[in-house]
Amino acid sequence: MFDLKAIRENPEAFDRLWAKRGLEPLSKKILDQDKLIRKAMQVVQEAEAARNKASKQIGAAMGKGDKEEAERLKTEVAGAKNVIAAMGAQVESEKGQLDNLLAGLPNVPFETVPDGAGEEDNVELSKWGTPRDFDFDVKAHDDLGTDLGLMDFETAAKMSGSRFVVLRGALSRMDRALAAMMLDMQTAEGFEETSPPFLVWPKALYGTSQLPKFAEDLYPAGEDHFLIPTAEVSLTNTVRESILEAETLPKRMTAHTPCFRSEAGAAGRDTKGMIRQHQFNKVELVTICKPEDSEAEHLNMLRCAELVLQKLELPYRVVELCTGDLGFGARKSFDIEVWLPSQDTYREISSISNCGDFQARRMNARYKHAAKDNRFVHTLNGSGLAVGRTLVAVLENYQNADGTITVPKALVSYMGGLEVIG
RNA sequence: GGGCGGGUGGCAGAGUGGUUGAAUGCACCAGUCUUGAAAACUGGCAUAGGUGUAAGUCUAUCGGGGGUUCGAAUCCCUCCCCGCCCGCCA
Repeated sequence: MFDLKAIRENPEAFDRLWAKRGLEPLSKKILDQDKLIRKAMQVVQEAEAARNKASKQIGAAMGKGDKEEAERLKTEVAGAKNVIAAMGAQVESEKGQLDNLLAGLPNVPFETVPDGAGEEDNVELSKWGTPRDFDFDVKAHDDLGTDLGLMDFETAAKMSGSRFVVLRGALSRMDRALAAMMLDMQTAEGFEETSPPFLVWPKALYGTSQLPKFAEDLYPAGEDHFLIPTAEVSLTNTVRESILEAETLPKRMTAHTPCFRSEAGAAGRDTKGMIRQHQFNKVELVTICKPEDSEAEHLNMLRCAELVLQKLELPYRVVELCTGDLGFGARKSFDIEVWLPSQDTYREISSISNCGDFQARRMNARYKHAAKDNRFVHTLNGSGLAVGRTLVAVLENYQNADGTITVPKALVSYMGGLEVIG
């Protein structure tokens, strides 16, 4: 959500930044609507003031036993009430329209975010590690897993359909091992391990801005809840509707949860293998901080996510997302892409975003900046990392000619000492 | 899932239809006193929004939403949350 005052003071800046996302100029429309609302509100409030005043006088008149005067005042109030009802309804309707418009608008990117239409225009910031030279034909992770008998898409399809998998034995263990290692690393970096709900109300999803615009990407659960598409929703909403003490910031949280996504818009993409599933595990990082700290925290989260890939010795690169690839709630995002030999390319394994006060406004999450000065916090989220995709990367990068998988050194202790799978 | 009892300012806790945005206590801030501190005393102390250069003023808010009424923290409906009892259950 946006600060109408800020738009009022600087409409050109908002229009320019929305334009970076390919949106029409909207400030005028927003401000005209706002003006309309405030004007109508003034009329309502004046009528309300008249009603309140007359009502008090009625009380006084009744006290004195002056029934005539009371009756006269009642007719006065009736007139005011007509105005309140009529104009009030108009205000509600105009406000609703403005809210709908604003709720559907993406966050404004930082000025520095590179312009671009899509993924291909993202800007590479750094590279780490060197893709390994294979002296045999590399297999894709799903072939490796299927051949080992430890990754079973057919069985999953029988009970749940496509985009699900059954992992068995050492691969199931590896999924747990990776998550455990990530949690150990992130908690060592000061992120508090958290076990949040996996089912949330719509208002929580509204707060982190998956709703109202992206309902079709979500799985409803029962009458009132949705399955979380990412732990970002649960972790970020831990501070909703609250005023935090400044000294409790920054709050850094991490959680290992399943994530559920309908992948409605992804028909035909990554249909094979574990890259894009309806359900996957992820270790999430969320930071709640003061506005002046958010850029530093953003870099810190990037560093923490990178550490996992370095520890696993998986080659990766970091890109900054261009305006065309930037998520709805983000002002600036880094993606970490891991090397996948079977695809001969880097694929996203983590996305780390600074949302500024966008989500905080939608959640009403503030902190005490000074006495009588409560300000919105900044929220950031990122994967640290996507467990399923990390498993994919380990399988592909650590595969051997005979189809076995060498367990990364860092993971051996988490795998109960197992050094080779298969 | 059923029944009963609750939800009031940072906290505790009054208030059951008429100057109650809300008593009182604690906490907090400022001042007086004091060498300093404590105590005592005095004053201040919610949020959001409209309007105004400002002082100010107006509106809304006593879990959320809706209703009754000239007037609602107080009455009604509904949802949420907390507590207790019963049922069910990993």
